[in-house]
Amino acid sequence: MSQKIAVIAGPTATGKTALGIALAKRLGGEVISADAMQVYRDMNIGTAKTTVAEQQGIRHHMLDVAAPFESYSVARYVEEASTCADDILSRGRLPIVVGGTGLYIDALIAGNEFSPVGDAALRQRLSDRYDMYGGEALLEDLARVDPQAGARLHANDKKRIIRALEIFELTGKPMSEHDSQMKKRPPRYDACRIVLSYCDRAELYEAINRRVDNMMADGLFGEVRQLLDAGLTLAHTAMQAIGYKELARAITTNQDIEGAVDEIKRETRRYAKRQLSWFRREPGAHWILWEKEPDFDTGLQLSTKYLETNG
RNA sequence: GCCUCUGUAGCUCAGUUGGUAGAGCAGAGGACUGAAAAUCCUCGUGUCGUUGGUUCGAUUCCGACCGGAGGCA
Repeated sequence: MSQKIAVIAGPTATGKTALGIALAKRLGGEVISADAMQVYRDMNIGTAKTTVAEQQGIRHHMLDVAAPFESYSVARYVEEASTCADDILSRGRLPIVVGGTGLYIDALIAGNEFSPVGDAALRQRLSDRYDMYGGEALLEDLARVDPQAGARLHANDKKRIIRALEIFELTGKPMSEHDSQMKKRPPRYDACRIVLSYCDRAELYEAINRRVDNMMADGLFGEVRQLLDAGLTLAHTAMQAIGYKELARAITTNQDIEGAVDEIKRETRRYAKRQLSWFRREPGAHWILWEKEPDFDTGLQLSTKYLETNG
Protein backbone atom coordinates (compact mmCIF):
# COMPACT_ATOMS: atom_id res chain seq x y z
CA MET A 1 0.00 0.00 0.00
CA SER A 2 2.56 2.51 -1.03
CA GLN A 3 1.14 5.96 -1.30
CA LYS A 4 2.16 8.70 -3.63
CA ILE A 5 4.46 11.49 -2.57
CA ALA A 6 6.34 14.20 -4.45
CA VAL A 7 10.06 14.81 -4.12
CA ILE A 8 11.92 17.91 -5.16
CA ALA A 9 15.65 17.36 -4.95
CA GLY A 10 18.77 18.89 -6.48
CA PRO A 11 21.91 20.73 -5.49
CA THR A 12 21.84 23.89 -3.36
CA ALA A 13 20.74 27.18 -4.77
CA THR A 14 18.51 25.82 -7.50
CA GLY A 15 15.15 26.99 -6.20
CA LYS A 16 13.87 23.81 -4.57
CA THR A 17 12.26 25.69 -1.71
CA ALA A 18 10.34 28.12 -3.89
CA LEU A 19 9.14 25.43 -6.26
CA GLY A 20 8.10 23.23 -3.36
CA ILE A 21 5.93 25.97 -1.92
CA ALA A 22 4.41 26.81 -5.29
CA LEU A 23 3.61 23.16 -5.83
CA ALA A 24 2.12 22.80 -2.36
CA LYS A 25 -0.17 25.76 -2.97
CA ARG A 26 -1.30 24.42 -6.29
CA LEU A 27 -1.84 20.80 -5.29
CA GLY A 28 -2.87 21.13 -1.68
CA GLY A 29 0.31 19.79 -0.18
CA GLU A 30 2.63 20.21 2.75
CA VAL A 31 6.38 20.41 2.67
CA ILE A 32 8.66 17.91 4.38
CA SER A 33 12.20 19.21 4.45
CA ALA A 34 14.91 16.68 3.60
CA ASP A 35 17.93 18.55 4.77
CA ALA A 36 20.47 17.29 7.27
CA MET A 37 21.25 20.74 8.61
CA GLN A 38 17.89 22.47 8.53
CA VAL A 39 16.76 20.06 11.21
CA TYR A 40 18.77 22.13 13.68
CA ARG A 41 17.31 25.09 15.51
CA ASP A 42 19.18 28.40 15.58
CA MET A 43 20.83 27.70 12.26
CA ASN A 44 18.77 29.68 9.81
CA ILE A 45 20.85 31.93 7.61
CA GLY A 46 23.59 29.49 6.73
CA THR A 47 21.22 26.62 6.03
CA ALA A 48 19.00 28.82 3.85
CA LYS A 49 15.99 27.80 5.90
CA THR A 50 12.67 29.23 4.71
CA THR A 51 11.30 32.04 6.79
CA VAL A 52 7.69 31.97 7.95
CA ALA A 53 6.90 34.73 5.47
CA GLU A 54 8.35 32.75 2.60
CA GLN A 55 6.34 29.71 3.61
CA GLN A 56 3.17 31.58 2.63
CA GLY A 57 1.04 29.60 5.01
CA ILE A 58 2.18 26.24 3.70
CA ARG A 59 2.91 23.85 6.51
CA HIS A 60 6.55 22.83 6.78
CA HIS A 61 7.78 19.74 8.60
CA MET A 62 11.19 18.54 9.72
CA LEU A 63 12.58 21.99 10.31
CA ASP A 64 14.00 22.89 13.74
CA VAL A 65 13.41 19.45 15.19
CA ALA A 66 16.75 19.19 16.96
CA ALA A 67 19.02 21.34 19.10
CA PRO A 68 22.44 22.12 17.63
CA PHE A 69 24.02 20.16 20.47
CA GLU A 70 22.27 16.96 19.50
CA SER A 71 23.63 14.76 16.79
CA TYR A 72 20.93 13.93 14.36
CA SER A 73 20.92 10.85 12.12
CA VAL A 74 19.31 9.31 9.07
CA ALA A 75 17.58 6.75 11.22
CA ARG A 76 15.89 9.42 13.26
CA TYR A 77 15.02 11.32 10.12
CA VAL A 78 13.29 8.35 8.53
CA GLU A 79 11.30 7.74 11.67
CA GLU A 80 10.16 11.32 12.13
CA ALA A 81 9.70 12.24 8.48
CA SER A 82 7.67 9.17 7.69
CA THR A 83 5.41 9.96 10.61
CA CYS A 84 4.88 13.39 9.08
CA ALA A 85 4.25 11.94 5.63
CA ASP A 86 1.73 9.42 6.92
CA ASP A 87 -0.05 12.12 8.84
CA ILE A 88 -0.25 14.37 5.77
CA LEU A 89 -1.54 11.50 3.66
CA SER A 90 -4.13 10.57 6.25
CA ARG A 91 -5.50 14.08 5.96
CA GLY A 92 -5.81 13.61 2.23
CA ARG A 93 -3.03 15.97 1.35
CA LEU A 94 0.15 15.56 -0.68
CA PRO A 95 3.52 15.27 1.08
CA ILE A 96 6.17 17.16 -0.86
CA VAL A 97 9.66 16.19 0.20
CA VAL A 98 11.99 19.09 -0.53
CA GLY A 99 15.69 19.00 0.07
CA GLY A 100 19.22 18.25 -0.96
CA THR A 101 20.26 15.43 1.35
CA GLY A 102 20.13 12.45 -0.96
CA LEU A 103 20.65 9.87 1.74
CA TYR A 104 17.73 11.16 3.77
CA ILE A 105 15.45 11.26 0.75
CA ASP A 106 16.27 7.75 -0.40
CA ALA A 107 16.06 6.28 3.06
CA LEU A 108 12.68 7.91 3.62
CA ILE A 109 11.22 6.67 0.36
CA ALA A 110 12.57 3.18 0.86
CA GLY A 111 11.48 3.12 4.47
CA ASN A 112 14.83 1.79 5.53
CA GLU A 113 15.45 0.35 8.92
CA PHE A 114 18.92 0.70 10.29
CA SER A 115 21.19 -1.49 12.32
CA PRO A 116 21.84 -0.37 15.88
CA VAL A 117 24.68 1.99 16.71
CA GLY A 118 27.38 1.37 19.20
CA ASP A 119 27.96 3.59 22.18
CA ALA A 120 30.78 6.10 22.25
CA ALA A 121 33.09 3.64 23.94
CA LEU A 122 32.78 1.02 21.20
CA ARG A 123 33.37 3.58 18.49
CA GLN A 124 36.34 4.96 20.32
CA ARG A 125 37.80 1.50 20.66
CA LEU A 126 37.43 0.84 16.94
CA SER A 127 38.80 4.24 16.08
CA ASP A 128 41.84 3.63 18.27
CA ARG A 129 42.42 0.31 16.60
CA TYR A 130 42.21 1.94 13.20
CA ASP A 131 44.74 4.56 14.19
CA MET A 132 47.06 2.02 15.76
CA TYR A 133 47.04 -0.77 13.19
CA GLY A 134 46.05 1.12 10.07
CA GLY A 135 43.18 0.93 7.62
CA GLU A 136 44.50 -2.12 5.77
CA ALA A 137 44.54 -4.20 8.93
CA LEU A 138 41.02 -3.20 9.95
CA LEU A 139 39.80 -3.81 6.45
CA GLU A 140 41.20 -7.32 6.68
CA ASP A 141 39.40 -7.83 9.96
CA LEU A 142 36.22 -6.68 8.29
CA ALA A 143 36.73 -8.88 5.25
CA ARG A 144 36.84 -11.90 7.54
CA VAL A 145 33.36 -11.26 8.94
CA ASP A 146 31.84 -9.39 6.00
CA PRO A 147 33.66 -10.22 2.74
CA GLN A 148 31.38 -8.04 0.63
CA ALA A 149 31.91 -4.90 2.67
CA GLY A 150 35.57 -5.73 2.97
CA ALA A 151 35.92 -5.81 -0.78
CA ARG A 152 33.86 -2.71 -1.36
CA LEU A 153 35.37 -0.33 1.15
CA HIS A 154 38.68 1.47 0.77
CA ALA A 155 41.25 1.29 3.54
CA ASN A 156 41.13 5.06 3.99
CA ASP A 157 37.39 5.11 4.54
CA LYS A 158 37.67 5.04 8.30
CA LYS A 159 34.10 6.05 9.01
CA ARG A 160 32.55 3.27 7.00
CA ILE A 161 34.97 0.58 8.11
CA ILE A 162 34.24 1.43 11.72
CA ARG A 163 30.51 1.39 11.14
CA ALA A 164 30.64 -1.98 9.39
CA LEU A 165 32.73 -3.46 12.18
CA GLU A 166 30.42 -1.94 14.74
CA ILE A 167 27.36 -3.51 13.16
CA PHE A 168 28.97 -6.92 13.24
CA GLU A 169 30.00 -6.58 16.87
CA LEU A 170 26.53 -5.48 17.86
CA THR A 171 24.39 -7.88 15.84
CA GLY A 172 26.73 -10.70 14.95
CA LYS A 173 25.63 -10.26 11.35
CA PRO A 174 27.45 -8.61 8.48
CA MET A 175 26.27 -5.20 7.39
CA SER A 176 26.06 -6.38 3.77
CA GLU A 177 23.45 -8.93 4.72
CA HIS A 178 21.26 -6.29 6.32
CA ASP A 179 21.70 -4.00 3.33
CA SER A 180 20.76 -6.57 0.75
CA GLN A 181 17.64 -7.49 2.73
CA MET A 182 16.68 -3.83 2.80
CA LYS A 183 17.10 -3.57 -0.92
CA LYS A 184 14.78 -6.48 -1.54
CA ARG A 185 11.86 -4.82 0.17
CA PRO A 186 9.44 -2.71 -1.84
CA PRO A 187 9.71 1.03 -1.24
CA ARG A 188 7.53 2.52 1.44
CA TYR A 189 6.28 5.35 -0.76
CA ASP A 190 5.51 5.74 -4.42
CA ALA A 191 7.68 8.75 -5.06
CA CYS A 192 7.68 11.01 -8.09
CA ARG A 193 11.17 12.51 -8.10
CA ILE A 194 11.93 15.86 -9.60
CA VAL A 195 15.51 17.09 -9.66
CA LEU A 196 16.35 20.75 -10.20
CA SER A 197 19.57 22.11 -11.62
CA TYR A 198 21.02 24.37 -14.29
CA CYS A 199 21.91 23.46 -17.87
CA ASP A 200 25.26 25.09 -17.42
CA ARG A 201 27.41 24.24 -14.40
CA ALA A 202 28.83 27.77 -14.41
CA GLU A 203 25.35 29.19 -13.76
CA LEU A 204 24.94 26.90 -10.76
CA TYR A 205 28.26 28.05 -9.38
CA GLU A 206 27.38 31.69 -9.86
CA ALA A 207 24.10 31.16 -8.04
CA ILE A 208 26.04 29.55 -5.20
CA ASN A 209 28.55 32.40 -5.00
CA ARG A 210 25.74 34.92 -4.93
CA ARG A 211 23.91 33.00 -2.26
CA VAL A 212 26.96 32.89 0.01
CA ASP A 213 27.44 36.64 -0.37
CA ASN A 214 23.80 37.14 0.55
CA MET A 215 24.17 34.93 3.61
CA MET A 216 27.06 37.07 4.80
CA ALA A 217 25.03 40.21 4.17
CA ASP A 218 22.15 38.68 6.11
CA GLY A 219 24.30 38.12 9.16
CA LEU A 220 25.72 34.62 8.95
CA PHE A 221 28.75 35.74 10.90
CA GLY A 222 26.62 36.81 13.85
CA GLU A 223 24.72 33.55 13.76
CA VAL A 224 27.91 31.51 13.97
CA ARG A 225 29.19 33.75 16.74
CA GLN A 226 26.06 33.14 18.76
CA LEU A 227 26.38 29.38 18.37
CA LEU A 228 29.97 29.54 19.55
CA ASP A 229 28.97 31.73 22.48
CA ALA A 230 26.31 29.19 23.36
CA GLY A 231 29.08 26.63 23.68
CA LEU A 232 28.88 24.80 20.39
CA THR A 233 32.21 23.50 19.07
CA LEU A 234 33.57 22.17 15.82
CA ALA A 235 33.06 18.70 17.24
CA HIS A 236 29.28 18.97 17.11
CA THR A 237 27.61 17.57 14.00
CA ALA A 238 25.69 20.78 13.44
CA MET A 239 28.94 22.71 13.30
CA GLN A 240 30.08 20.60 10.38
CA ALA A 241 27.65 22.47 8.18
CA ILE A 242 29.28 24.39 5.37
CA GLY A 243 29.45 28.05 6.24
CA TYR A 244 29.45 27.35 9.94
CA LYS A 245 32.62 25.32 10.25
CA GLU A 246 34.64 27.73 8.12
CA LEU A 247 33.55 30.82 10.01
CA ALA A 248 33.89 29.11 13.37
CA ARG A 249 37.42 28.12 12.47
CA ALA A 250 38.24 31.62 11.30
CA ILE A 251 36.86 33.08 14.52
CA THR A 252 38.63 30.70 16.87
CA THR A 253 41.98 30.95 15.09
CA ASN A 254 41.70 34.64 14.31
CA GLN A 255 41.91 34.21 10.56
CA ASP A 256 40.51 36.73 8.15
CA ILE A 257 36.88 36.42 7.22
CA GLU A 258 37.32 37.03 3.51
CA GLY A 259 39.40 33.91 3.17
CA ALA A 260 36.76 31.97 5.03
CA VAL A 261 34.05 33.25 2.71
CA ASP A 262 36.00 32.08 -0.33
CA GLU A 263 36.38 28.73 1.34
CA ILE A 264 32.64 28.54 1.97
CA LYS A 265 31.96 29.20 -1.69
CA ARG A 266 34.40 26.54 -2.80
CA GLU A 267 33.10 23.95 -0.35
CA THR A 268 29.54 24.69 -1.40
CA ARG A 269 30.47 24.20 -5.06
CA ARG A 270 32.05 20.86 -4.25
CA TYR A 271 29.05 19.89 -2.20
CA ALA A 272 26.76 20.70 -5.11
CA LYS A 273 28.87 18.47 -7.31
CA ARG A 274 28.52 15.59 -4.85
CA GLN A 275 24.79 16.16 -4.72
CA LEU A 276 24.60 15.97 -8.50
CA SER A 277 26.47 12.71 -8.57
CA TRP A 278 24.09 11.30 -5.97
CA PHE A 279 20.93 12.36 -7.81
CA ARG A 280 22.22 11.26 -11.20
CA ARG A 281 22.19 7.63 -10.23
CA GLU A 282 18.43 7.54 -9.73
CA PRO A 283 17.19 6.51 -13.17
CA GLY A 284 13.52 7.38 -12.76
CA ALA A 285 13.97 11.02 -11.83
CA HIS A 286 12.58 13.91 -13.86
CA TRP A 287 15.16 16.63 -14.32
CA ILE A 288 14.23 20.24 -14.74
CA LEU A 289 17.19 22.28 -15.95
CA TRP A 290 17.11 26.07 -15.76
CA GLU A 291 18.51 28.01 -18.68
CA LYS A 292 19.86 31.10 -16.96
CA GLU A 293 17.63 31.65 -13.98
CA PRO A 294 14.95 29.54 -12.36
CA ASP A 295 11.71 29.90 -14.27
CA PHE A 296 9.09 28.84 -11.77
CA ASP A 297 6.14 29.07 -14.14
CA THR A 298 7.47 26.37 -16.42
CA GLY A 299 8.95 24.56 -13.44
CA LEU A 300 5.53 24.38 -11.85
CA GLN A 301 3.91 23.30 -15.09
CA LEU A 302 6.44 20.57 -15.74
CA SER A 303 6.41 19.20 -12.23
CA THR A 304 2.63 19.13 -12.13
CA LYS A 305 2.65 17.21 -15.37
CA TYR A 306 5.22 14.74 -14.06
CA LEU A 307 3.19 14.20 -10.91
CA GLU A 308 0.03 13.52 -12.85
CA THR A 309 1.56 11.13 -15.34
CA ASN A 310 3.71 9.29 -12.84
CA GLY A 311 1.34 6.59 -11.85
C1' G B 1 65.86 55.57 -25.13
C1' C B 2 69.24 51.84 -22.94
C1' C B 3 70.01 47.58 -19.57
C1' U B 4 68.30 43.35 -16.70
C1' C B 5 64.66 39.80 -15.57
C1' U B 6 60.26 37.45 -17.40
C1' G B 7 56.26 35.09 -20.83
C1' U B 8 55.03 26.84 -19.95
C1' A B 9 47.56 23.63 -17.99
C1' G B 10 41.96 28.19 -15.84
C1' C B 11 45.73 30.33 -11.66
C1' U B 12 50.80 30.11 -9.15
C1' C B 13 55.09 28.02 -10.76
C1' A B 14 58.84 23.76 -11.81
C1' G B 15 61.47 21.47 -15.87
C1' U B 16 63.85 19.65 -20.36
C1' U B 17 73.02 19.67 -20.10
C1' G B 18 68.31 20.19 -27.52
C1' G B 19 64.59 14.14 -28.50
C1' U B 20 57.27 18.17 -28.04
C1' A B 21 56.60 18.60 -20.35
C1' G B 22 54.96 18.17 -14.51
C1' A B 23 53.49 19.78 -9.36
C1' G B 24 50.16 22.55 -6.08
C1' C B 25 45.57 25.02 -6.28
C1' A B 26 41.10 25.47 -9.20
C1' G B 27 38.24 21.93 -11.87
C1' A B 28 35.95 17.00 -13.58
C1' G B 29 33.98 11.95 -12.69
C1' G B 30 32.52 8.31 -9.13
C1' A B 31 31.16 5.95 -4.37
C1' C B 32 27.88 6.35 -0.36
C1' U B 33 22.46 3.01 4.09
C1' G B 34 22.29 5.51 12.27
C1' A B 35 28.16 11.78 11.51
C1' A B 36 25.86 12.55 4.87
C1' A B 37 26.50 20.31 4.30
C1' A B 38 29.91 14.24 6.63
C1' U B 39 33.39 10.65 4.65
C1' C B 40 36.16 8.24 0.75
C1' C B 41 38.27 6.96 -4.34
C1' U B 42 39.99 8.28 -9.38
C1' C B 43 41.56 11.90 -13.16
C1' G B 44 46.92 16.53 -15.69
C1' U B 45 47.96 17.57 -24.12
C1' G B 46 48.99 22.29 -23.01
C1' U B 47 49.78 26.48 -30.44
C1' C B 48 55.81 25.55 -23.73
C1' G B 49 54.20 34.49 -26.22
C1' U B 50 54.83 35.27 -31.95
C1' U B 51 58.17 34.74 -35.87
C1' G B 52 62.79 33.71 -38.37
C1' G B 53 67.64 31.04 -37.87
C1' U B 54 71.14 27.02 -36.32
C1' U B 55 70.15 21.61 -36.03
C1' C B 56 68.46 15.10 -38.29
C1' G B 57 65.34 17.33 -34.44
C1' A B 58 63.98 23.53 -30.72
C1' U B 59 59.52 24.62 -25.78
C1' U B 60 64.97 24.28 -24.59
C1' C B 61 70.45 27.66 -28.21
C1' C B 62 70.70 32.54 -31.28
C1' G B 63 68.07 36.99 -33.56
C1' A B 64 63.87 40.06 -34.19
C1' C B 65 59.09 41.37 -32.67
C1' C B 66 54.90 41.63 -29.11
C1' G B 67 53.19 41.48 -23.74
C1' G B 68 54.66 42.02 -18.27
C1' A B 69 58.08 43.53 -14.07
C1' G B 70 62.24 46.20 -12.37
C1' G B 71 66.62 49.34 -12.97
C1' C B 72 69.59 53.42 -15.33
C1' A B 73 69.47 57.93 -17.76
